[in-house]
Amino acid sequence: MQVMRVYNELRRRYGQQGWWPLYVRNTKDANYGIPYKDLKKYRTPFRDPYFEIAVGAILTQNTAWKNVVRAIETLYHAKALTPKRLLALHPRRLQTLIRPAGYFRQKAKKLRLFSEWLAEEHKSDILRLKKYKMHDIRYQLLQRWGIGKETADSILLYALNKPIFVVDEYTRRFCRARGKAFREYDDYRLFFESALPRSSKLFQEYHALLVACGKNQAKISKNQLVDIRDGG
DNA sequence: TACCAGGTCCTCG
DNA sequence: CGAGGACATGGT
Repeated sequence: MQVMRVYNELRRRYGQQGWWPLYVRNTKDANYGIPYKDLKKYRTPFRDPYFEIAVGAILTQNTAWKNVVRAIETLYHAKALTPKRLLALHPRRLQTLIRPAGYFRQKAKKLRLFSEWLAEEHKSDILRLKKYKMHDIRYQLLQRWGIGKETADSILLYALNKPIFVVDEYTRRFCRARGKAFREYDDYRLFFESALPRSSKLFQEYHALLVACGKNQAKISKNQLVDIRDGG
């Protein structure tokens, strides 16, 4: 599997993805295509776009993104998209706000623990993490309850702009379908990282394209089932 | 109506 | 270790 060539095909087929999608008021869907260095324009006392990305990464665990957008929207209107503001919410209130994203008790706890950690260890500013080496940050993130490898790597790649390749279920399926199966998460990750130039922009776009492709494949196979049933 | 969605943690053998 | 289950909502 020629990893860079596959990228070019995906890019041609699905177009620019522009992850990570931020929530933007007055739009029904999340907004895509904001360059990383422009994220700071979206900072307000009630909203930290970098923190918002981490929140989205936690909320989207085994959950359709559409449901996550609803939850982030309510957090946005509650002016709770910073660690301090989120911690100011009563835990039950937080549960209510993120309910549409599913697993709302678990995820409310995850968000609180993560925010408490930022508050206590990093002055409530997720960007303070950047002064550490990438793999030291990764190790620290993985110590948080509720943050596993995919979530940690999503935070590193999209909130902190660090060149680490995010592996999800779509990525595994994509590889398996092409005869590239591994056992460990990190084996998939290293497979991509070692085959590509070490660029966060490239990794961001590649992962987004794999998700776009995976969703599209799921749609296709569903339609085929319908066709078979209708035809037979 | 089941099954799925950009996982993670816990328990048990 | 590794399999199996719990966690929860909304779309199809």
